Amino acid sequence: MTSPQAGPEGAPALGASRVTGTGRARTRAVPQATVARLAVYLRILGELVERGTETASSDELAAVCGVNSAMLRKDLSYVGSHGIRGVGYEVGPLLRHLESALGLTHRQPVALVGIGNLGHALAGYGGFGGRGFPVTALFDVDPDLVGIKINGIVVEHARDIPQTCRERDVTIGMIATPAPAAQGACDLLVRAGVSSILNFAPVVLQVPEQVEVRKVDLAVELQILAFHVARRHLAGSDLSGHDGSAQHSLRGVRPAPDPGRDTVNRHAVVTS
Amino acid sequence: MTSPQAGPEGAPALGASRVTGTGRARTRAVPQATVARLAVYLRILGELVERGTETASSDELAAVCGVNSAMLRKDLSYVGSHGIRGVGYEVGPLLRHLESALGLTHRQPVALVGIGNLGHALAGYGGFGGRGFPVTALFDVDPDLVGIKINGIVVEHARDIPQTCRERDVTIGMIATPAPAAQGACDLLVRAGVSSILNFAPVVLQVPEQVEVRKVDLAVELQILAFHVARRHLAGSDLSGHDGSAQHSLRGVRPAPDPGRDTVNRHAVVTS
DNA sequence: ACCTGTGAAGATTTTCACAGCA
DNA sequence: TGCTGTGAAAATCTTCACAGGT
Repeated sequence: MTSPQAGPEGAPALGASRVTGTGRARTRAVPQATVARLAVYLRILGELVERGTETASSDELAAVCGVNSAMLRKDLSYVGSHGIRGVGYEVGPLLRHLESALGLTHRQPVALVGIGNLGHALAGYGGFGGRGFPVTALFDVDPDLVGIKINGIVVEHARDIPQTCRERDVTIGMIATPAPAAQGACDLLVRAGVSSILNFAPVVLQVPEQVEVRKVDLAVELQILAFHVARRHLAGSDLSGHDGSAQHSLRGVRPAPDPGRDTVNRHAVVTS
Repeated sequence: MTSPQAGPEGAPALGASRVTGTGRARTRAVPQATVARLAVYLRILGELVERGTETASSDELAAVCGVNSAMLRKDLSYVGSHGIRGVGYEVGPLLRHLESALGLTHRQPVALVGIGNLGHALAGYGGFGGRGFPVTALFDVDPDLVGIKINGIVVEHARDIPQTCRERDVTIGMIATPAPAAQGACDLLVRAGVSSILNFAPVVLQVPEQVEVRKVDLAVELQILAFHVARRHLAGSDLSGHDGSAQHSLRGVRPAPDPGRDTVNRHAVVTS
């Protein structure tokens, strides 16, 4: 599985449409792989807007996003065609169109359970709010943590998850607890009515089917990479010192290398 | 894309085999999606071993891993069949077999570039070493960070990446820098001979084709979940309070709910 | 009787390649 | 002439369903 760049994958469908596969189909099916890529296109478009770029062809966008241009066009076609033949796409309008297609028109309050090592980093990262996902509630069970403030948010006891999440209209939950506590945290979030969960704990969560869970497992990512390392060893040593990327253009944005093989996962937002 | 549980995806092939898709095929192709799932099976098997479980059928394992039993059997068949008809799989031997199939027989020293918010959390997380991925080198460009120690490892200046990584036989690099610095960090890692990179920065990295990059982009994950939330809204309100998971068995390990739709990404290892 | 290993069928996803509009 | 939008072909990945051991 390699698309833009390997990572997690899968995703639901959009608008009144449905995602290919699960559930009864109705309007139009948007492949899950497509939804994941649309999120990537969205970010790239945002960067282009900041750069002042007004239009871009599918070839240019695809190069920057690391995908095949035909795939990018097909992906965009699932949410309606807005390109101009012979010209390309208008960056700004396309950006807004994708935002509404992906349901990013409203802010989605996020709750974070587990304020340990990673949880602290996630809570302290300011990038979520800027992207429409304000971290609105923090939970843990450690008495030393309950009560402290991080970025202005008070850490509450996990037992208050149901009530607090409902009060603050939390729609997305993130679990960064130790593995043994993850299912319990998940159950509480579900009871709070949260239907989308991003799970960082190395556990396969049990949830009712209407709940969507996405998992980020760093150990698994490393193992996949380790497999790659092992495979290269068997293949024979490499040759060059490296750097074979051909500078491309589009106002300084470097194009992506080979499209990929995997299907969905993408980049990270928690930077330094 | 939903398999065990949605997340990033894609992965290379194993042993003398190759991954479906990219490259010239030789021995046998192991689907990238399969490699990602094998890593999950591996973790679950480890848990079962700790529990003292000696054998498990594909149905039991599949339930715990959140996949279809036929898929689990087929996945295992790609690395050689070691099950016992009428009985199931011997947990211990299968675990060891998968470890060698995934190339996890050696430790893979990891280098981390970017000791900011997330980087600190990753550097402080002790779970990597236990899983065979000791964080062996830390880098940043901030004078206030260079020189400090985290878990016994001294943070070095990023300019030393090539030399230090070679000295310590780093095979995997993790990038947790701010987006603008990611490509530079990547170039240095590549120059150091690192062929596998886990990228947390929201950028599509440009790398020579022999380098494998996996991306973890939290913003994209949240957007995918947001899409799910939006879709549910259009569909109609939910009904129950929740918790529809049917307790299953296999010594306390709860089975997984509906298999998924996405294809690759998986769980996280950085817990509280 | 139970459970694995798999060919074959079915679903999805990706890539081709080209008609058609600007 | 350039580039989008897409039907159709190709490639992948999943699920079926059953032959074959134990």
